[in-house]
Amino acid sequence: MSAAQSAVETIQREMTIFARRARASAGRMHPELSLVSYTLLGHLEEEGGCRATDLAAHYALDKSTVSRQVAALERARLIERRLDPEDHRVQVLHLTEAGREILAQVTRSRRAAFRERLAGWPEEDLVRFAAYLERYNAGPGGAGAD
Amino acid sequence: MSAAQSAVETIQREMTIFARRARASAGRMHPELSLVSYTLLGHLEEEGGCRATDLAAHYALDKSTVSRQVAALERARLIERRLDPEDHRVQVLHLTEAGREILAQVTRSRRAAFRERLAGWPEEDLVRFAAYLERYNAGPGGAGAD
DNA sequence: CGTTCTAGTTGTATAGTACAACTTGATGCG
DNA sequence: CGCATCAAGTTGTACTATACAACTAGAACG
Repeated sequence: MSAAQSAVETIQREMTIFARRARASAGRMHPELSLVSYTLLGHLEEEGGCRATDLAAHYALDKSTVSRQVAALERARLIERRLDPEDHRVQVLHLTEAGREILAQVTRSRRAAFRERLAGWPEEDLVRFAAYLERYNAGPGGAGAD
Repeated sequence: MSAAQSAVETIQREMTIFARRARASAGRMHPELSLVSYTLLGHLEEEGGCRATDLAAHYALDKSTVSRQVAALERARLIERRLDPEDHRVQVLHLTEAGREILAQVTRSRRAAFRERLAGWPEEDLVRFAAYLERYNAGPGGAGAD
């Protein structure tokens, strides 16, 4: 087998290991925010508010799933809904102050975990690894993580 | 922010994106084998048979979870249980011929997906990316993917 | 108008998971 | 030996995330 083929196999194996571990540990590290909730909140922060339908499309989730996640986040007072005055079918979702705080806190703790895991890596390797990951995720067929 | 810090943030973000996508697409691409089942079967193949308790410990799953997964895999005739003659509490799990085939088939299809995604990468980059991933996963605190 | 489209909710079902209680077999101690 | 304790697995129960289908409410367009 060529070096390229064997590298692809390693990438497959290691990405699978990572995905499995992430799945296993996601809920336990941040009980206040599941991986999906974290992602949705992060998206709201980036976008400065968006519709549930946008979240569903962007993350390839069913609108009913998003609806329930959003309902939970609203119950927890992390987001609020504002009726779009232009179109009364639409509810624009916004982070609350509490939501922003929780998001920042979870982001900090995740960042710390990654930093610790990457401690001791030479800067040059960090930069290259980051570039490879971006390239991988941006690759053709946007959704295919598997 | 230093280049190193910004690289760590990128790694965090891209790994999170990957984990979310993997989670979303895992079940859909291989209806015959969930990501966990695939992993368990793969472990059985590597080890050439092991106990349910070993699987639970290795993948940080509850023994009841493994018990049900194993039951499903046995119902599907992908694995079989053999009572350990030394200790009648223990059931040693083995792949069946069908299990080996399904595993090989899913592995092939996953490999094809990765190969397609990585098509066009220079061999040198594949090799380096693979090395970074191995280093990341092998890193301190074995479980922390998050 | 009414038909059709869109945003979102709710009913229902499934998978994966954990925890606790239990069963069965092994081990060890007095 | 015989009883207490430990270990492997199973089963009961509950919860979360998810999808699909049916529905409601509002908008758009002829």
